[in-house]
Amino acid sequence: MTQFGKGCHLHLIDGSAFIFRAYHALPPLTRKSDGLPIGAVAGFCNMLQKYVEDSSGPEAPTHVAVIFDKGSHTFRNDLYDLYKANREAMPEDLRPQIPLTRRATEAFNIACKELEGYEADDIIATLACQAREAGGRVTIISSDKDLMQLVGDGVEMLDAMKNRRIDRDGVFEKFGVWPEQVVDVQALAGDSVDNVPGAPGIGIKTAAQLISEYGTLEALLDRAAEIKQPKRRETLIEKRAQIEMSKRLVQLDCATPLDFTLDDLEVREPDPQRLLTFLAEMEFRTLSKRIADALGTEPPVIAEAPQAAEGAPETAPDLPAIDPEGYVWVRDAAELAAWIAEARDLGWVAVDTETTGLNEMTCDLVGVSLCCVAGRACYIPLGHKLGQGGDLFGGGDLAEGQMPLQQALDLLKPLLEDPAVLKIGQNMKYDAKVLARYGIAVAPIDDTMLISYALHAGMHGHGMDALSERYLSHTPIPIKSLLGSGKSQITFAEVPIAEAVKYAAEDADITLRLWQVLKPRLHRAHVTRVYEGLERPLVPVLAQMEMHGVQVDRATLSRMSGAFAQKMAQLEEEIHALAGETFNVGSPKQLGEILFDKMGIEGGKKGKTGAYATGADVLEDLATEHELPARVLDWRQLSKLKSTYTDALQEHINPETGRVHTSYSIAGANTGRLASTEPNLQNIPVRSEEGRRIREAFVAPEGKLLVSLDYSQIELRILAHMAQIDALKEAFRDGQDIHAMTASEMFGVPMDQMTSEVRRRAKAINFGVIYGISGFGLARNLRIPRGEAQAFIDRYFERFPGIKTYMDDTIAFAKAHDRVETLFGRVIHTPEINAKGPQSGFARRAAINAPIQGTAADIIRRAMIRMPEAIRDLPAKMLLQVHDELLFEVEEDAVEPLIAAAREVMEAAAEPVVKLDVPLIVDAGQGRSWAEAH
DNA sequence: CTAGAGCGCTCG
DNA sequence: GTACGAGCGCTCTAGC
Repeated sequence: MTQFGKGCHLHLIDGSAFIFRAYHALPPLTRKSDGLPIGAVAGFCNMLQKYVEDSSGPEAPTHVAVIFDKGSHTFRNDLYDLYKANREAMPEDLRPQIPLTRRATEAFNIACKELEGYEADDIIATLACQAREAGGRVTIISSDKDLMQLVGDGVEMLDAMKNRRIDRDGVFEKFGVWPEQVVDVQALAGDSVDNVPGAPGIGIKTAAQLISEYGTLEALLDRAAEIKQPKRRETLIEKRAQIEMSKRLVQLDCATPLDFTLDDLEVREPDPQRLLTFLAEMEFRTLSKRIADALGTEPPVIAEAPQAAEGAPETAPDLPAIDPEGYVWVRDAAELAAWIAEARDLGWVAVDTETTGLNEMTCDLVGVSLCCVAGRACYIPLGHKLGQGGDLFGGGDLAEGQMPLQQALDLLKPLLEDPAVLKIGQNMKYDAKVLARYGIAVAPIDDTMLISYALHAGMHGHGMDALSERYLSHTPIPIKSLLGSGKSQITFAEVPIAEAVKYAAEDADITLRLWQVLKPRLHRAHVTRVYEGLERPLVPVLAQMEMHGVQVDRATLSRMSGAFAQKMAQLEEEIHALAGETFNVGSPKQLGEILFDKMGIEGGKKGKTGAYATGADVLEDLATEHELPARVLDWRQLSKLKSTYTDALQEHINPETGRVHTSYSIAGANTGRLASTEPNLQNIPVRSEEGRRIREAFVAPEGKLLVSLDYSQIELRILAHMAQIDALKEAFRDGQDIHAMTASEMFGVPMDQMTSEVRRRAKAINFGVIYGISGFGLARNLRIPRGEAQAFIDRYFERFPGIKTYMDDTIAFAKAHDRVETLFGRVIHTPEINAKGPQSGFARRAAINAPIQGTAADIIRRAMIRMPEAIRDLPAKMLLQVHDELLFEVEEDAVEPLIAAAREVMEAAAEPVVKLDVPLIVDAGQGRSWAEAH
């Protein structure tokens, strides 16, 4: 080994610049076998190979290293917290490639260096200074102008793409000043990319002119009073501190604490075996061949990976078995720090939280599990309690097995908020909400549940247990085996930590494996844009809405509940009297027996369980002849309102916030709709007068109002567009009454002579079409003979032939592909479409409905995702979504601007991806309560 | 005693 | 035997 010194030549390659250049130069290539994005890695390897080939001969380096950035926080952020605050987030498909470029560098047997908290530029500066002092030559391979300050005294830059060397004269040519003055020029001019402020109003040109005139920045600032231009003079005097700070930001650090020396960077011969193995793993066929030729060996054989059939069960290849015994119990800060470092290194980590309950708003954090590499996962217990006998830790002490909560949060927060580390979870909205209550804003995220949903909506469920069975052939430890069930159920805090480690860490391990299996499939299934544009961005939006909650007035509900109870008791007495005996009015079974057996009413029909049907439609028919069923209908309405709304809703008022916090499931409905649970706030009564009064309990706090905006006839508009029905499209463009227009067209009744009955029928048909109309269904809905209903449908198809075509085409597509799609590319699988028997009828109607309902769902999702930014400056909060309606809480004097801003977003939500042939119209209302606003 | 199916009703 | 998509409260029963 030669000591670095005179005669030595050091090459320093700016690795990050290579990566970005490679990424932007190539199309988004993916690895064939699994869809892993590898475009940047391919470009990076190409550039390295070209570098190796070009750097032989007399100018060959004796020492070389590729230098990378590491960590998002550097000493510059301590100087100025907005440093690089403008930079855009790393592209989604680039992040997983960063660690691969490190591996590529090592495969080429080139030293690969980085240092936590330092930019590559600082390491390059330090090495260049060291090499210069040792009397050697240095070539910096980069085109970054920030590095030009280092040029001179044997240090040169090389722009690898243009193959142009830059020496002192080159720098002067570019900047108009010498390298040692470059920092001063940059400090004055600032840099918008890195968000270096500089002196406002002074650009590169002026800065160079000033520096060459005064020599140095310090001289210029000291003599600023001499400047003739008044504006410039004032800026230099007033912004002196800002300019001096800018200088410290652009000045490279030549004394970074490196744990290696120049001698460690001596050029090494590549190891052909190692390099070619890596290239084969990346499945670079052309590059492998080229490099094998250059090395004088045979290229590796890369199997043509057969494209796995989409939807076929596919297990993760070559992963270690899932073994809960092998997981790690993290007990102290040092151990946790090691896991965090690994996550930082890789750029991703699977995260799972354990809590005392299922309600994110009220539960407590009990522990966190992490997993970066399949098979290696840990659990950090934080809130476990001692069990009876204090034997949770095999006789150990709680403090020895569990680190303090705040200490762990302080360590985890920077990781979980690090924009350079992807946090992977299963149903991340849950974990994000829990962590938000502990002051951690988790981002960026990936969610295996949502990936599965984007891929396979309609095909199967997306819970972790189901996904684990399906894709990993593994049954996770059932939570019940830890918590028990029923009234002897315990919380996770009471689970012995040794058991908790197995369960919790396994969840993180499984999540990571699912991510590795499912994420690459997004590209293959062409749903990356759906996932990244319609599913994932909704997580933070919904989390915010849910955490904010809606104010519900307990007293109003309580008063109504009392009134309902009184009326119900009265009705119950009447019903019992009419029946001649007491029975449970709430039991359909007992009611059926009273009506059809005891009272002998004709027409009782038994269902498959042998019980009489006593649904509202049946009772309504009977009510014309009999008193009892009429009273039961009244009783049922009150019973429903009382139990589901006035009573149950009160239980959901959060004692801390005094508000109701629903939870939206993003992957609940197959069509892309959201589903609201615990409580369901998407089915609060509105159709009946009595029911609507429930909405009087949904109120705005003092000084605020509720504002409701809803899409008018959005599904029919989408139908008009998708099925290309000119008459409907025109009617919507002209703002006509769409049902009346349909009736007029079908029955030949002029619009000005339209009766409500004719309009009602047309309306039923319009909705029927959206639901995949059938003669039977329409007949039942309109209570007309089936033949008559069929005649209406025939007439409808005749007047609007596009509808029939749309329906037939949709069915044909579904039969051919087992799926249908929305206008935005959302895929809804229809596995039963080719089945025999009655289920094919269900599947056919669902297939007709799904693109329409799903497109409407996509549109309001897009509006919701854009909404926070659009109303950012208004004192308003988005609270609820009810499929085609958004409910806001707004300060009284901001109602009009809120309506204007929200309406604009909603009406333009389809654009620019889809240009609808019909306008989207949004109606708005406002009031103290939801009853008034709707 | 508990879990789950079935019924019925609420919404878009 | 049938309108599409959801969630939830109540009753009743099967099974521990």
